[in-house]
Amino acid sequence: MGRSPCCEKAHTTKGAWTREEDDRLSSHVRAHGEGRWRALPRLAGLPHRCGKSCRLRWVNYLRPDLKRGAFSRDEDALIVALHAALGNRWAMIAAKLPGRTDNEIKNYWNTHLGRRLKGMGIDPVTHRPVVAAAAAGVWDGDGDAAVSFVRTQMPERKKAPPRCPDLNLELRISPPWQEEEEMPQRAPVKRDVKPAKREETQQLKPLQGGDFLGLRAGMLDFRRIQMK
DNA sequence: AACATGAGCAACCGCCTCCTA
DNA sequence: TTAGGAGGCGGTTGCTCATGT
Repeated sequence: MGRSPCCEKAHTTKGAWTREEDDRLSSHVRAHGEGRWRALPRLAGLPHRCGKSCRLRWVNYLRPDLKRGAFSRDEDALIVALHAALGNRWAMIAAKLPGRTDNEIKNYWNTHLGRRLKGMGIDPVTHRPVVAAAAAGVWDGDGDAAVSFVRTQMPERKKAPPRCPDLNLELRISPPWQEEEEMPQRAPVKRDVKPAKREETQQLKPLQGGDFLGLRAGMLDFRRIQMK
């Protein structure tokens, strides 16, 4: 089936949004609600913006219920658990984190959590220890009740191929002699003021498996996962 | 001070799915 | 039943800025 282009590319503006564009988009959506994105640019007085671009801007940045700022440890743990169960289905993961967007979570995963798991010797794709540990028998491959719970409660994507058939969230694989450290709270992210990158990086020193997931502190409580 | 490098994130691209006529 | 439109989603890109040399 032929696909018509979303927008007339030659006449669309790309790149960063201006304050004025944001204001127009916000007031339009507030007045008329979400939806009809293709018609929105014309109706909202943004004739040079693509409808998809407007939707993305609203969903990822302008929506009033967005929770901006650093992810909490609870959120970290939940993201990891949901990713283990659902894979890269960011929208479904985002649906379980009020105020967070799929794009935000995806970015956070790619820049923080995935790297942190790697640092712990865990493959961020399969959520399994890297080969050496698995071969050494550290990994038992048993399923995890929490993951099973999430998987059974979430609707299956129709064409999604089966992935990670033997998930396990018991990630406490770090050596027991590691010092426990209190993870410092990240400062809230302010628009226009980027956080100090190195400071951020220093905070990303690998945490212990169970601690990272919040299992030790009982933070990963799947009763709190509100199902639709 | 100037340049190089890398991290973070907003935004784009193109495919997929759903809905409707 | 099916073609086409519209919205949604995940992968990727590229810009900005902090930090290191």
